[in-house]
This record gives sequence, C-alpha cells and structure tokens, in this order.
Amino acid sequence: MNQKIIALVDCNSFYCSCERLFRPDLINRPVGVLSNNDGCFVSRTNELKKLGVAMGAPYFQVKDICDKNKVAVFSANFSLYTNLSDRVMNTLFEFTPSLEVYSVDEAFLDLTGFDELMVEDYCRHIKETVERNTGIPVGIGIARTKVLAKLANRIAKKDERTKGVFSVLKKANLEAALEKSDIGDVWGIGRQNNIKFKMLGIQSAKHLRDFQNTNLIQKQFTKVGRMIQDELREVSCFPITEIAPRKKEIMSSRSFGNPVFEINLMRESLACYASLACEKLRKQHSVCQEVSIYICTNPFKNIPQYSKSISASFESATCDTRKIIKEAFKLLDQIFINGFEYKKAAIRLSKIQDQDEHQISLFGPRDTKEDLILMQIMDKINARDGDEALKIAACGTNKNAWFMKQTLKSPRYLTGWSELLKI
DNA sequence: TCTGGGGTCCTAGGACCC
DNA sequence: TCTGGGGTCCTAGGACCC
Repeated sequence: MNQKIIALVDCNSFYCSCERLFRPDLINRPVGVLSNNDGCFVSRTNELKKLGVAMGAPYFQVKDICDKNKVAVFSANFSLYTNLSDRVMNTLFEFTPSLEVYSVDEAFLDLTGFDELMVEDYCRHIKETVERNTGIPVGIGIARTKVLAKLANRIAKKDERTKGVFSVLKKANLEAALEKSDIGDVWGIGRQNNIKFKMLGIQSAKHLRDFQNTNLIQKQFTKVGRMIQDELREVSCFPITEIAPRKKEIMSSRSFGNPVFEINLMRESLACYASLACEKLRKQHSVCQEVSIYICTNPFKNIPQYSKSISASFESATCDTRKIIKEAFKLLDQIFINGFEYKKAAIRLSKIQDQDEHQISLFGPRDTKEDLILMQIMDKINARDGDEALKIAACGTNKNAWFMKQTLKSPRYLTGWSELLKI
C-alpha cells in the first residue's frame, strides 16, 4: 500500500520574523511581539525565550528584563503578518497542490507518493525556497500522520543538528522521537489531559502509543484521545483538508484601551466589531440567523465585577451590518448596567448558512436585493480605499475614547502607501 | 497604570417525538 | 403493587488549537 507522507511546515517565531524582515539590525537581538493593547507576549524569538520570558507573559511584568537586555518589543501588526503569511503559502503551493493552510504560520503538505529516501532532501529544498522568496525561516517535520508531523516539527525546531528538517518516516527516528516527547507536548493534549495521562502512568508519546487498553483511552479522553493514539501508531485519523470549510461562528471582540463607563461608547465599539464580523460573514458568502453580544469588566482589577452575554435570533438570516448593529444595540440595552468599569465587548454571529441556500421567512423582514448591493458596494470601497473609508455612522468618529493601545507598532510596510520601507 | 482574540470538536443530558 | 423504549435534536460546558 502507498502509505501517506505528511510534512508540516511551520514558520519560526512568525510575528517576530516578520518584524525582523524590515529591521535587519534585529537579526541577533531578542525580539517579541505583543497582543492587542500591548498586553502579553504572543511571539518570541529564541533569544527572548532564553531570557525566561514565557508565552503569554504580561509585558508590564517583564518590562525590566526587556529593558535590561535591549529586547525589541512590538505591538502586533496583523496586516503585515497576514500579507507575509500569504506569500509563504503561495510559495508552498508551488511544491504541492495538496496543502492545508492550518494557521497563519503553518501548513500541512501532502507529499504522498514521493520517494521516501528523497523526501527529506525535497523538504530542505522547500525550506530554502521559502526562506529565499519570503525571508521567513521555517522548520519542517515529516511523518505518516499529522500528529507525528507535529512531533517531528518540534524536534526540527529544537534540535540544531536537524538543521530545521526532521523526518520520522524511518523506524529508528520514530522510536527516538516518541521516547523523548513528553505526553503534554503531543498535539491535541492540553493542560488538563496532560495531568490525567500522567496519573495513568502515561508519561511520554511512546507510552500512549503502546498503551493497550484502548477502551480506557476512549472513555477517559473521548474519541479525540483515541484518534491521537492511532495517529501515534501511524494510522491517519486527521485527513488533510485542502478547502477550508465555511466558518460556523464569527466573533469579533477587543479589550478597550481605556475603561468604558458610558453606554454610548459601548455602542460605538459594538458597532465597529459588528462591522468587522459582518464583513467576514459576507466574504465567505454567508448569512447568520443569530447574534450574541458579551460585555465584561476587568477580572484582573480589584473592582466590582460584572459580565453578561445575551443573544437574539432573526426571522430570516441576514448579512446586513445595519440590521445586526440594530439588534446588538437592543441587546446591549437589556444587559448594560450603569456604574461598572467595562473592559471589553464582543459580538458573535452564529447559525451561519449559505447566502444562496438559506431558508427565508415567509412574512418577516429579510435582506432585499438593494440591501445586499449596498453591502457589496461598501465592501468594495473599503477593500480599495482601506477599512475606514466607508462605515456605518453608529461606529462613531472618535475611537480614541476606547480603541486599543498600540504604542510600539511597526509601520505597515506592505499595506500602507505612506509607510513603505524607505531605502 | 499595565493581563489577547478567534476558532473547533466532543459529550452529557434534557426536550421532544412516536 | 405494577407506569415502555428508542430515536433525534439541541444546548451548555469543557477541552483543545494557534
């Protein structure tokens, strides 16, 4: 039988690598990228990891370390990262049409059918090409299944002797890799299940693979646990899905730059998040039948706490930003309580259906042709002239009161004419 | 002073139907 | 005294991922 060969290509410290691309002076310096509002570290180079700055560490807690060690710290610049991600993926497409873009910085490649002896060299060639074309360094893991490719990828990144590419197709490599991989490092096993596995005496990936009582695994760790075990046994359970399925939910939420006390500001923020979410909804050619909102105070602060979510349904599913904002405002009136110091608001669109195939209500209001055309025009203008070109009035004109803080943001080298790199 | 955002899948249990 | 059984659908909550 022709056994599967799967390669996982993963960009190294992706956001940091993107920032370094335009700042060659940072090549050997520690670099970190922060989450929105300059809150926590979401990407770190090896130099920064070595300084003991953990993933998710709040910036203000480690600022001293950063200052002392001249760490280059950036606010997240997502338009830049998305753009570079596209370039990486386009390069990968040149090597195989059978590719799953798994996240902004990762892709699974189906290399089934390649000569097993050659596939490692081929992946080295892929790695060099991506780095030459885009400037983004990557690591590659090669295996029979996704879970094992993930495992191999970890080793490719950690063990310098691999020079960034590691294959566990050969039995000896596979055994060694399984043996030295902690059970908690296996893809799909998080904090809770890590503890549960250890209590069962399963410490390593190898232990899980060789654990005979599969019924117990199924019972304790559900179907997913069983599938992970099978994947460790080189039985593929998670296929490569080339076409991304439609999103079943679309969320948009942000923490505020400054605490919000007034319902008016809350409304403006919700209107902006709703606009973002609806744009995504229309982009995947969908409509939604349910909208929910969520508001909360800052749980880290020692102040009176409040959080609440609420949802409403439409008679006919819609993708009209105006209707969704209107509904969101009605919901907000029901849960907003004066006197709290709000930190965050969110909107979620759910019960998502295809725009062309959804049921419409016989009598209730529905999206008319004119509504849809208006939304299309808005999307087109914003795509051409920038997201802020045309917006619903309810979004307000002064975001400063609540918009997130980004004091360390790099220029939009690739997406803003005024911010192109100057040489 | 300062702690992210956006998703998916699975299961148990209740509602409901015949 | 004694009160069926099987199926489907939906939801909330938990766990995981990047």
